[in-house]
Amino acid sequence: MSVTIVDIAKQAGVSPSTVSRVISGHPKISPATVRKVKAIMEEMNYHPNVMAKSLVSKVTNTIGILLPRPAEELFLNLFFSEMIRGVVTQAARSSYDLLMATGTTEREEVDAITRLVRGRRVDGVILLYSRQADPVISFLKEEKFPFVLIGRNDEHPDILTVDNNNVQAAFDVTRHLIAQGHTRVGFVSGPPNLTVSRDRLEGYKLAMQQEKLPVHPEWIVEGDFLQESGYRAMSYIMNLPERPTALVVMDDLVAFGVLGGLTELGYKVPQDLCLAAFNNTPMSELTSPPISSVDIGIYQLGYTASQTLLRTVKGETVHQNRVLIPHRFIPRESSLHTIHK
Amino acid sequence: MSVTIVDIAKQAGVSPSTVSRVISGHPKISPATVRKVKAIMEEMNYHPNVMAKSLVSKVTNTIGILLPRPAEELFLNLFFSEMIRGVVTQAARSSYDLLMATGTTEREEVDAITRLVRGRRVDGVILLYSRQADPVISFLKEEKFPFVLIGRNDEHPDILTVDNNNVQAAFDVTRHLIAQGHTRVGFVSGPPNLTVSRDRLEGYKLAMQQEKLPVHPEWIVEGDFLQESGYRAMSYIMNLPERPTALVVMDDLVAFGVLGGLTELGYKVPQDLCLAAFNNTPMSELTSPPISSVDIGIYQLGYTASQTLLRTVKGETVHQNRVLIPHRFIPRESSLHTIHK
DNA sequence: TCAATTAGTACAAACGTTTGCATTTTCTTC
DNA sequence: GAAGAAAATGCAAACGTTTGTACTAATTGA
Repeated sequence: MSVTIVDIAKQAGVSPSTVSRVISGHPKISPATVRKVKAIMEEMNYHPNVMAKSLVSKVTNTIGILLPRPAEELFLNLFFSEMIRGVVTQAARSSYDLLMATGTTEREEVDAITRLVRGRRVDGVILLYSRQADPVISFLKEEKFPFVLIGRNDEHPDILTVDNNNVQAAFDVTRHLIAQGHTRVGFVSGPPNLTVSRDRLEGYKLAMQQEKLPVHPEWIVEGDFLQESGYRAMSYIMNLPERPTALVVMDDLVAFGVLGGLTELGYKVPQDLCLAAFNNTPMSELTSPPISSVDIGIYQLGYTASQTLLRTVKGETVHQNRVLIPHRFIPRESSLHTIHK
Repeated sequence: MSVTIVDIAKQAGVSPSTVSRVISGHPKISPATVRKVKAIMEEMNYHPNVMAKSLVSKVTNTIGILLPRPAEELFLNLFFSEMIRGVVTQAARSSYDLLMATGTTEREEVDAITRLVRGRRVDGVILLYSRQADPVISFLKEEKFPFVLIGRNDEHPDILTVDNNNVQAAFDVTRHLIAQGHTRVGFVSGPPNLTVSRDRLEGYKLAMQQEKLPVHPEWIVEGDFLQESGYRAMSYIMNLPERPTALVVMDDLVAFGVLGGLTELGYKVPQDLCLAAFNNTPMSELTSPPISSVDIGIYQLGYTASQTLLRTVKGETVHQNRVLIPHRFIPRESSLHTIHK
């Protein structure tokens, strides 16, 4: 059926091993043989069987990527597509393929990764975001399997990570609002088990403290990465007796939810409430008003993670195990409103 | 290093073949043996080597998915993430993994697919959208390799497809606008080599003709699936001496571009121009005004495609080779404005 | 001219499974 | 209790590569 290396060998009148060496560019095969074998491969339309190759060489030329767990939902956020795009692009550049793993529960996630790793299906793994107490990380570390985490995990300071300085980013955003005269600034956080949520919350608090502004616990609301949570946060915030005049929001899509709710209730942004968010997904400039957001270089995060992973997989030693991708705050209309005392 | 089937066999005092049969649930292995072997597998933390397994069984439990070519851009449209989500979810349900292939040129695309297919890396392939004269389709057909096309291709009426009735959908949208008194309806199309573009254009024309309305060629503008093209289309349309009062747009994101441009120029939607689009991506209800759109069941398309593919891969004969996913027009504010003569 | 190198190639084992067939063990039945 | 059938398991080949080692032929140096 399928043409194999021995078919080529027979046709060319050489041994299979010679053909194999031609393919892998072995130095001491005579130019004449190389030419002949290559011609025949071309002619017979030969393509190596990847499985057989991997079986003996222990290399798969594939990297695994663990999709966000509640795949049902987070996928709706452009954030992850953009990140995956970065990974795909870089991987393709080294002709690595990408294998997606997914699971709906933490258990299933570990199972999926286990299948990939123990089944020797991939050479390395990329984790798209960082939770505290992540069993996947523990597993990969235990197996000594190459992986890169996009994000950071305090329990494992030694692993390879690609991250932003989220504390600084949140600090910047908050200061931007304070600089316009806001003294009551609220914060819509992400799930508290995500490192990124904690970091940003910390940056926010730091900025408030530095400016000697009070941080009211009721101004801090927990959300996730979906629009609805923004809507909910909004209703809660706007019903507070002494409500904030500005809001820092963990993600654009959530800010969207806030914005939609406000518009629905007849509030004006930024006059009635200033809004600044993170991630700068393409939609943040499509709303009216456009939403101020921190560009964290999502694509870059994915791209760099893939690059770092491939380097370690290929045995190059990576000198710094924690790469930081720079962020940049992009002010837009949603946060441009000066408060006068 | 890695524990193999023979390690298990030794430990259990049986032959490797018995272990293999335990794994695959062979009927005539004694319950006692099954129990013992399973216990030892558990204890020794055994996971089968997927490569070795695939090499002999010729089955990979993996399906390939060809990402949209100008991956750089189309990925920015939530459309594809949503579709992939459908595919992933269904595939995971049958514990199939997903391998992503991509290429920046048509040539690279064919190469990528060839690698997957000839290298026996996947059991089947899903193509996310349909172009005319697609060499990938020709290749897969020639190889008699299982694949499912999301969309339709007139040159290959016999292949497995999952599609919408796009002619009907465009017909519905156009009629919706006409019903509100519009007589000058324009159309922002997609790339003309995509079947979906042609179908929708046809449906639009059909509706116009049925209502005895003129179809002015200058009211038909070509775009792609990105926001910018909407912006461009808008500038062109609004500068026409006799411009349309309503616009049917191939995709939400493009309609976004139109909307943004209009707002920028001080036009009001729907008063100055009515807008209706396709695909009903989550963002269509986030704009102001929200955009009327046809829900084509993107997730369903992906899910069903995966399901269909897995059926054929497993040898079940699929009785209908062309599955249609129902669509539903969702009117929103952007198209709700009645014209009085 | 002959030994010593070197260049080029072939042999065969290995990778970790699956599976058709042979073999052994256990169970029926008379 | 023996013969035959049925159930359970083992043997060995095969899948398509890679790679260490051995071999042959050509080249070199004295």
